[in-house]
Amino acid sequence: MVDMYALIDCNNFYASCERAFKPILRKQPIVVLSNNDGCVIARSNEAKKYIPMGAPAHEFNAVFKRENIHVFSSNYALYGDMSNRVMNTLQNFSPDVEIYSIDESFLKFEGFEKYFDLLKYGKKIKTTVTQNTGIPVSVGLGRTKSLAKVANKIAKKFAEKTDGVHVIDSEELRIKALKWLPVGDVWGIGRQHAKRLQNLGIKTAFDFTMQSEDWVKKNMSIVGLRLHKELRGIPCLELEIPADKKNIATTRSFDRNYKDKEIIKERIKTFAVTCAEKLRKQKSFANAMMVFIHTNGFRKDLPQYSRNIVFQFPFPSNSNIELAKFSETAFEKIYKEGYEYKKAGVVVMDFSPEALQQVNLFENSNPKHKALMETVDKINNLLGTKKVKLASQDISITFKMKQEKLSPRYTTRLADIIKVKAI
DNA sequence: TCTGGGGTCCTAGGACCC
DNA sequence: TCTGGGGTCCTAGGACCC
Repeated sequence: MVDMYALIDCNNFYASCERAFKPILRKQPIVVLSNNDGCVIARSNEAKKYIPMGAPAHEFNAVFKRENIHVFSSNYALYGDMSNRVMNTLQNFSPDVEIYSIDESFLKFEGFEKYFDLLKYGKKIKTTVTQNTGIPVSVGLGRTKSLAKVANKIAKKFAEKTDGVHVIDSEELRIKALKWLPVGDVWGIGRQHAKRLQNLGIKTAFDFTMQSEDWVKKNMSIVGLRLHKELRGIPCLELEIPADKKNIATTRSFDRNYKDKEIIKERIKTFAVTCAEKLRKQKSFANAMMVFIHTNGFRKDLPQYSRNIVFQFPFPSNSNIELAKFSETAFEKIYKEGYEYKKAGVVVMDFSPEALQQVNLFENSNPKHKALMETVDKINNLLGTKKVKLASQDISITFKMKQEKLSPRYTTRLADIIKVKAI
């Protein structure tokens, strides 16, 4: 009995989310922009030939206009909710599901081939997800996660022929697939390795599998070796159980450059508060924090400055108040007058679970904060936005992201729900 | 004027200890 | 002229992912 893995991947996910509630956009070119409407992070198939991935939006305004491309600011409330709907649907097709990213899941099938035609089963998954959510998906199946990834690429690339579903279930199909796939497109082979491999004449995934294990181990570490085996049909990667995060970051580019120390300090403290909220969500306490600020690296005409600082807390904490205070202290140490800052961030790390908090003889997280933070979280959850802030998070300074093309939060905000009229 | 954000794992090398 | 050997822990940096 062999296990099979499936990779289900939403097609052009963010663009498809926007389209799901505006059917008029079907077949129309769509792009979705990053925070601050900075660059393109998702494109519908129709837009791909005009707009490269990561294109700076401001350089492509003329193209958007000329080609009638519909442009959206990113709407993560919508995408997150649509993702949940897709993933919930997938739970019905296997007891073993790994949510791999916002738009991808692995499913494991143990002994299914005895009872199911896997190609038919894959098609059933595809049509059910689309029916339930309006999101089109591609499905790839193989004996390992890496081969499922390869199959998925084929399903997507040759959608007309495969109908969006491809199964690699024989040696013949495996070799055919790997001979087709450029080595740089293999899951786990990035730009650096791809360049080196190509220089050595290793052009396809198949060429890669023909290298000796020793060579691969030596040049690409154990990670490369696992991949090498996986592509030959030997499973090395299991479905992963969701674990608590080990780092939590909140970082942003600003809508423009900022010189004023107080403004940047307020941003940093707000990032620290967001980190504290994320920490409480997974019931962790942080023991250390990294704070960084830097100027705009694209502006070669301006003086550049970039610095970060990592420091240990005197006691573990996930309190808004304490983390804001720590971040301020750190910021004071790295801020330098006279530069124009464009980006900053806070990363918390070195977590301990709430239950295991040690009692420090001298300094501890203020126990009163626990109840206070629970109340803050409750109110903010209820109201949907960050209504309760620290006094130092100056509400008079309005930091709006540039989001000129934001779609409604169709699924997560009552006021934005689509109204269906009975005729 | 305008160029994203958030993660993980692995390795090498230094510090430190016995 | 010689200057052990091994283990562990930590960190920085590199590579990758979406």
